[in-house]
Amino acid sequence: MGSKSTMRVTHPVPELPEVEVVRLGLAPAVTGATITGVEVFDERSLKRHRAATGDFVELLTGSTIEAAVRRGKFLWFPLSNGALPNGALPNGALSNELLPGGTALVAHLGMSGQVLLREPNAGMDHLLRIRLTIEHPEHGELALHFVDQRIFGSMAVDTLLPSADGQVAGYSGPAVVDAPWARSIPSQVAHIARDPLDEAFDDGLFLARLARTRSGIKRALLDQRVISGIGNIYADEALWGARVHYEQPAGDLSKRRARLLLAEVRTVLHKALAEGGTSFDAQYVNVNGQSGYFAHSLNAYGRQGQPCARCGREIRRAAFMNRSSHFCAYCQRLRRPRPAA
DNA sequence: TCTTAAACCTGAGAGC
DNA sequence: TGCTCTCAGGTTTAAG
Repeated sequence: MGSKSTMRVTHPVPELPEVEVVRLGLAPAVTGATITGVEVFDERSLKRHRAATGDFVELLTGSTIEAAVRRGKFLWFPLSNGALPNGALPNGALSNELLPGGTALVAHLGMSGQVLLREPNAGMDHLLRIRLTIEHPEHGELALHFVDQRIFGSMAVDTLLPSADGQVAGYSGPAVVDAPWARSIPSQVAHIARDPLDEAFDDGLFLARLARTRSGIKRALLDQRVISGIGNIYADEALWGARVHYEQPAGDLSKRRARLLLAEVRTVLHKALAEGGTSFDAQYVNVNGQSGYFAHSLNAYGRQGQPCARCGREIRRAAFMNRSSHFCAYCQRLRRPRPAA
């Protein structure tokens, strides 16, 4: 079994850099486009869509996409001028534009989701779950294919709420921060913390949250209510970079080391973003079906049995939260907290 | 309130 | 060749 697991090709999941690459690829093609057709091939990909909001297909058909927005690993597309089920909205309004916060198409890629831009008459992609046909004023007709092997991802139409801090809710590019939807967030994303690349991310708030957390630091990094956008790969990479053991109680980290770790998180995410995300195979690709290159830059994740790039000792893999942690047992040692002065 | 574990889910690779 | 087993992990929910 051990040899089996080390021989196996791992499948990276979409984390912040991969989702941002998808958002960047989609934004020019979908912004200003009208949804002319919606086909749902697997209802399980609508598991986050609440029936009370209305019928998924009817809510989307005829709507115009205002932008592509991201917070952490969540993507959403604010909508206007929606065609409404039976011509009515819950509050009796005549269009989505008249709803207080409006609505948005929310997408989460889960572990294996992809959003692919296709020609309108392209054939069915393998594992295609949802297909949107859009009409863009400049680019003409296009198709968005939501492909997902394990169906941990989903799409949903959700209502927009004002962001809790009144700031711009997510990243949608530098030029559209004053749009009506900019300070609104889908209700199902509202509990997700800002990601560390977000200008409104509050370092002090994050460090204070870590200081009062008793659980291990990796568990805290993976908790999207504490900091969003980090998954198993980049948690392992940032912890390796900061020389912190994954089970180190978060509250035991010194302020200095916690700041170092946050800086390392940002470094890893920026670098991965610059390299187009992490791909080992076709499980993660951009909207054109192309792979990223960050897998070549990994220092810990997936490198069990190989020498640590820093000290030369063997990278280890350990079971952690129904997944794996990859670390250098020499560089990343569990540290006892300093006794209180 | 905080922490932890379980459930969801399925294609693909390895072993026989 | 074909069957069986194992593996990957983000999010939500329930339980402690």
